[in-house]
Amino acid sequence: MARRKDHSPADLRELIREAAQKIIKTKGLKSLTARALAQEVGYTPGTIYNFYSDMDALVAAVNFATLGQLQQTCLQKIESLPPDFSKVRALAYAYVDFAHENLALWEAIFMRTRKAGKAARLPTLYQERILSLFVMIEGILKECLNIPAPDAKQSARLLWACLHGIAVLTLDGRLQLVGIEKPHKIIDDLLMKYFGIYLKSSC
Amino acid sequence: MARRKDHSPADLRELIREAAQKIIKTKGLKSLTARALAQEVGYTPGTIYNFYSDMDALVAAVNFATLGQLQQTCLQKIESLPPDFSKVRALAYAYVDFAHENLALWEAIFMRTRKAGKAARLPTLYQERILSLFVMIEGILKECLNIPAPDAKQSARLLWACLHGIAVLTLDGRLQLVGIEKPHKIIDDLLMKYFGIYLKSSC
DNA sequence: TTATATTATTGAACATTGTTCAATAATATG
DNA sequence: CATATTATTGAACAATGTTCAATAATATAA
Repeated sequence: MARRKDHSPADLRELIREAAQKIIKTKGLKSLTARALAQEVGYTPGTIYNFYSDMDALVAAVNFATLGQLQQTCLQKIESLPPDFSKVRALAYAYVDFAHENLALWEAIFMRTRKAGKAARLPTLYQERILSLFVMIEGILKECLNIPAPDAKQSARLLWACLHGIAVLTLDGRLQLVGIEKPHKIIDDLLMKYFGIYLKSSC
Repeated sequence: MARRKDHSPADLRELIREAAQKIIKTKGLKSLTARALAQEVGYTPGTIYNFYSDMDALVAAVNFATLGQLQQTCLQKIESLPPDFSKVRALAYAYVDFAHENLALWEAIFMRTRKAGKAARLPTLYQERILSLFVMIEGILKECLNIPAPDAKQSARLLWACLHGIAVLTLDGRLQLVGIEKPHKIIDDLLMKYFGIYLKSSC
């Protein structure tokens, strides 16, 4: 097998994805161009298309990685906490904090870039990773609250949706002007009212 | 004043914005190109730049109009309702329904398109329109619930954030797979738990 | 009416983008 | 050493946003 640089195909594929992620994180999704990316990894635009069918596929790969990092970060921040309400709160904080610290990457996940015609089927692995995120949240809820199993599933999704909305309104420059409180305070309000009825007696 | 077609400058400016809105709504933001838009209004690309400094400014104008339509639609759907919990619920439904029926337009509002360097200060009018939306929600909450004024302000923003998050998760094709309930059902759950303590005795 | 000034509109031009693909250079294999 | 294999290139194309001197249509004045 021929190589100019010493990278196995798998390594180079990873290298390209990492470089793309770095560009998005530091300069925004709009700055991720085939040529800029090629320069960053020390190859030429054509090479990228040997590993990703088009730029959308590359962004999808970045998003997949970002989702994994999000879940890792969340798990790490709550693993040592006692199984009560504070752990749920820490999880919520972790999500919004991640969005804040990785703004452009997080936005890329929810950015719909495809043209009208193009289908947007998600690969199975991607679906599974999202599902895994919800399963994690569901698990935390069941572990930390007096919540029936069916409620936990529904609440996990609702909680994530609300956190997402809060992140958008508090982080997006366009809406920060609406006089919203700091994210953590608003999250406290939501959690106390929404999960109040499930609080364990120990709290 | 010379004109080829019989449109006053103000009319033409409006015409361009409407055509842009139509393109976004029917074919998506990615399909809004200077040339396609020019063709739609029967002019040439150059003309557009006599009315909008660049395509981003045009999209901002479209978003401004969309926000106005959103508020109008919401007001219309709740004006004849009695001032109780059902009115709050109708307002919530109206928001998510609007997002559903005007998906691409609604997404354009929250799409961050500016490049890294470009500043993104919002025009005062735009800010006021967003503020007006929150004032409306706040008013409905105070009118329909037993809620203290400070709580109403905070809750109006939180409610909108949560609704936004729910809309994203239920409408975006990428996440529909997460097994979430129909939006209206999930909204009921949120409202009942979050606003339960504020319910008027009549309910 | 005719001539001049004004201005709305054009369309060609440029830089930048995604994407393709025959040509090429580097390595592996016989 | 010769040949096959394949990773990599870089030139090319179409489409995009954007600019701006040239132009055509109208208003104004003589």
